Amino acid sequence: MTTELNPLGNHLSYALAAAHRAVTQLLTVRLKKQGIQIEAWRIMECLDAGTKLSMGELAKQALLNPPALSKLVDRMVSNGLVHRQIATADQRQINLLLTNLGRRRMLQVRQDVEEEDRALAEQFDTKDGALLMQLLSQIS
Amino acid sequence: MTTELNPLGNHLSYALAAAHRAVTQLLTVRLKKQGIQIEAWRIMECLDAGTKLSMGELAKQALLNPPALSKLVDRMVSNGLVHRQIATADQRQINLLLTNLGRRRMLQVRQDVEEEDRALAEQFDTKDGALLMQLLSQIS
DNA sequence: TGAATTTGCTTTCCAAGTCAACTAAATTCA
DNA sequence: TGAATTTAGTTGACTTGGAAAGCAAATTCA
Repeated sequence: MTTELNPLGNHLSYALAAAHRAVTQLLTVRLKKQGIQIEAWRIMECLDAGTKLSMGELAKQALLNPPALSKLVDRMVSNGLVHRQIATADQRQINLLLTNLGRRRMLQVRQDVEEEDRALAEQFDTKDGALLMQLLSQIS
Repeated sequence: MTTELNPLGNHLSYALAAAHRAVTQLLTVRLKKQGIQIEAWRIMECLDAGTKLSMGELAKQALLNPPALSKLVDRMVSNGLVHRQIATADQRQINLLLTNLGRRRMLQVRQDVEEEDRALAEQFDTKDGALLMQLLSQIS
């Protein structure tokens, strides 16, 4: 017998939202102590990976809509974490680059994120973390 | 060999955010045609379930912070979907009630959400949808 | 009892996000 | 070529969300 208190409990989309909210809240609190936003960290990780990314590509990878990315990048520029560079091939495109400060900050923040991710993975039996990840990445 | 293009791909928290974003976007588009917000639908489902809920309980179930709930409820009241009722036992508490219009609108929206949820479940092999849900609800 | 504290919800102020319009560069094709 | 279209990114007006303060009812306990 299933005693379902919350009428939303049957919806996969709700379970996803609830899990996302829980994880995001924890991570947000932790990164706030570093004075940084989750999305800003994502951007910095993407930039650190090497391949030059346009704003459009970056928006997809960092899970932001273009206007939100533009504005967040404005803030990051004024905090000295990144700077814009006009792409040579296509003058409309922007290549975003990490500053030295940005790289240092990213490495600090990465510690926190990985610790949080480890704590999250510990909520699962051995193989289940990987399984969850695999299932999640099947979506859309 | 794993060719990982996106440096964030190893993080469970990122996989969760990406999946959540994809699902939310689809659902948002669909509900926007009905002129309603996902959170408003959640609230209405909770209210329809019978047990009288305080704003605090509702906030938890609908995955909203109290101020966000207060404001959304303001809008829903002015759209005639719900109304506030001061609880008799504790005069500080609010019991939110669905109006008839609210109930009708909820039933319409429910169709859409369930259709969307069905489409989502179809992205998985038979048992995997339930498995994913089970894993997600283990979180926090 | 009644002062002090806690609890439930809302409000205020500000930061951040969305949609749609805009600018400018690149591409298409007549 | 050059006018028309498409693409990349940003901006502006508006809406929404969050943190912290505020208000009022309930509870605690001296």
